[in-house]
Amino acid sequence: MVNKVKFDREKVIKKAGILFWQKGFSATSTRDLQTTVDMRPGSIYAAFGSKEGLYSEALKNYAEQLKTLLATHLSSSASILEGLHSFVQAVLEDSEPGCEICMLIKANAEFDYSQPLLKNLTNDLLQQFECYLTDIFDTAQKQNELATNHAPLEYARLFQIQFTGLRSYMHRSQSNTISNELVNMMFKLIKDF
Amino acid sequence: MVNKVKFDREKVIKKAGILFWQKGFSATSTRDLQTTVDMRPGSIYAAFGSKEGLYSEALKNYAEQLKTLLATHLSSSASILEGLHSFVQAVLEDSEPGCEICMLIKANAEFDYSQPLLKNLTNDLLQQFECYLTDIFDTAQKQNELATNHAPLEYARLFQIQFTGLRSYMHRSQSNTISNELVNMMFKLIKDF
DNA sequence: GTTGTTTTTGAGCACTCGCTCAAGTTAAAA
DNA sequence: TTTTAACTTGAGCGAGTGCTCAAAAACAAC
Repeated sequence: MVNKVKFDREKVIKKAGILFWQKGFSATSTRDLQTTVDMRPGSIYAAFGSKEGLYSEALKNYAEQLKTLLATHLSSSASILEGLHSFVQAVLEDSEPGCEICMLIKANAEFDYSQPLLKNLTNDLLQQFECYLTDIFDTAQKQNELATNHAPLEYARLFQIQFTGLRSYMHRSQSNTISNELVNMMFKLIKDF
Repeated sequence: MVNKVKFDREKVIKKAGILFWQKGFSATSTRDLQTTVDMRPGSIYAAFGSKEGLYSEALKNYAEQLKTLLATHLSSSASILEGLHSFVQAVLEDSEPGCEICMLIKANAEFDYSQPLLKNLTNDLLQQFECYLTDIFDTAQKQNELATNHAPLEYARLFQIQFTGLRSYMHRSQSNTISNELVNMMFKLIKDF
């Protein structure tokens, strides 16, 4: 190999991802991207093919990071429910301004079938996350942390609906007090489900 | 008055609203709008001032319609909780393709403070809806339909979070069976809250 | 050095964007 | 019928869009 790329691919994806997350796909211009990742159009298009391509990478990276974060909280907690709880709290507390709403949910809201590639990618990633959650609730039941009158998938759905609604709500009214109240409510609902 | 406008203002707002609802604000082009409302740019800009102006009208109209629908279901039901239940069911069943997610929630997700007018409008309308819901749960408590260990505002928040999350979830996996299950879950959660 | 291959650069293309405004059309009033 | 004021039309403006590609720069191998 004669020459190597100068930029750090992962850093570029992350920076672009935050911009896409804040502004959405269609409201983000390629010039916005050029300045935030400090690359000229030619390099971007050589590396990612298109705006859509870069967005895809960013969304996949986001989903991966979210899973990793959840895994970290699970492995450093005494119980699965505690792990989930601290994960939700962490996500809500650490969210940068304009990034309160899950990027996957924002993507799910933004794309219709006029953008099939991004629509399908979003669906796939959300489906994967649901499977991951289902597995988690399955083991929680097997460890007797959770009642078994509902299937793991139903718990996963409740979790997703609450998580989605909660983050959407906190995007509007940012307040740590309300946030903590609502997270506690969420886990009371899950335990009593 | 020498001459009158030829178009039906309300119909135009409604048609434009559906397009905005499906595609979002920034992904909707003025040319899309022109064809769906069958008006030439000059007339649109004379009547609404800007794309933002037309969107504002459409969003206000949407919020108004949602309130009206809820009021209708409340007044034709035996109890408040039944009214809320049939309202949620109706919204989920009657939603046109691409319109599963509440337009207000989509707007809340789309706008940041680089579009202060639309951001503030969205916040105001969501706040108004929350107040409306709070009043409803207040009377539900006074009519002994609901426990009083939580304030009406807390019930309103739970309702919003569930409603938001539920519609987001149904946008992804459209299935009447799952929808009914999740609505029943939602109202079980509210009753047992 | 010089060569050969890869990456980076940025001017700029073809197109679409939100929007304007002069000209044309309409219809109540005179 | 003519006047007059309001409404509608659509060509098209300037700015911004996603993206391309020839030229310049970078660097390992010789």
